[in-house]
Amino acid sequence: MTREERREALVAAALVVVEREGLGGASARAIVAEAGMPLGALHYAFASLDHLLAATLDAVTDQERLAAEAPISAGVDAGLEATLAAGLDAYVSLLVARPARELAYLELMLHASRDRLDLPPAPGRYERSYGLVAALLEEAAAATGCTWTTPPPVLARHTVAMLDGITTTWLADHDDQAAHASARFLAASLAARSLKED
Amino acid sequence: MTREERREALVAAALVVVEREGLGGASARAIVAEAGMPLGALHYAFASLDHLLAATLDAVTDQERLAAEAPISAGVDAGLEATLAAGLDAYVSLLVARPARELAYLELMLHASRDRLDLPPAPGRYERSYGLVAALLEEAAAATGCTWTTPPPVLARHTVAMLDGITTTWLADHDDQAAHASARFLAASLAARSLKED
DNA sequence: GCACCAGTTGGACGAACGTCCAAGTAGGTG
DNA sequence: CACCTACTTGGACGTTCGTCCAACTGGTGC
Repeated sequence: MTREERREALVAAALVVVEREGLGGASARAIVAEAGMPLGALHYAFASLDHLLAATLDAVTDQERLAAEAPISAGVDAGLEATLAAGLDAYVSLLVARPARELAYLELMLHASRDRLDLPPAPGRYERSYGLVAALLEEAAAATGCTWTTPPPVLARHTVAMLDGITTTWLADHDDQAAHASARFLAASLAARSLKED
Repeated sequence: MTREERREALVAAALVVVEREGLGGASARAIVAEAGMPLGALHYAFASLDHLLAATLDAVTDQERLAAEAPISAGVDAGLEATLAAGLDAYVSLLVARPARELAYLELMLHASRDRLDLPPAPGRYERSYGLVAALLEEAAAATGCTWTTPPPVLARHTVAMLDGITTTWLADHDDQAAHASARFLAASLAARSLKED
């Protein structure tokens, strides 16, 4: 097993542990046990536990929880707002069905953000999310014959923010209906920044 | 010193520690040291460390980080959207100036939410935030001669969600301008749910 | 077949953790 | 003054933590 394979396996195991037991339970021993590795393997693949957790955050950011939005399957007949609402609703449904994963993501993200509170911005980290969502927004507009009056990258950041907020809020109150309502509010607010082409 | 005073002092100390060192650094010893108390005082006032952290979350929810929105000082001449934007921008400015406090709040909230992942909703916890924001929305509408076309409590939850998301997103990318842009996006989206009275 | 080396392992180590409790203290009562 | 109650304390306990390292493994080159 190469070192890179070992790193990937540890990252996958770390994500499972954080999802199941929370960041507080993500100890070196718990993670290597999940990966079926001896304890020493961690410091052979990573300099420290914190390095592993940072790599785990990068991995989960990459594989993109927002990929759930991907199915922009509705066509021209549905309209832009309905198309957006369907995608955003899909994310909420995923959140309700598997909240531990979103919780794990947020825990990892907040943990990493503490180390850089006084540091300059690190644009690279969320850039990929914004780009992916921006592409989805453009795709949805194209599929419904609309154009954006605000640049998609700007709208993408608003979208990511609102989805994060929908997540934390649902985690606090477990109100499924309200979360879906917030998703539709976002869909309508985004659609207000578009024009129907003729 | 009564037990209640002791509890309050410990809660205040816990918040300071979480803000300074993060949830991971909020150990029993660190908190009692911050409070200037002996170690045993914690289990005299609280059943466990987790009970103290839960009480800390309740306290910070109560004292309401959203109180920063309070200054709805703009008048009729400014219009509803501008009034909302001013209040929301004030929150973003507070976030940028003192991110550790918002980070502490989110860490405490996520920590508490993990224990109730499989539990039924706990409406009480965020209810107060929603109510407070709803009152602010009504106040802003009244001050600018507008009426809401969507019930303020519903809009309030969307607002709290978006503010949470603006917070997590800024913590990830430290993009001040983008955070303010999201605040203005929210202000415009809310204002779209209002009518100017005549 | 022997030496060697990169890779791998599990136990050892000191520190820090949450919790508990026996001893100590202060203040009011007989 | 003696006593008792209620409160307060700091140390002790067993566990778990992250990290490190000496021993072990299987391979390859001589």
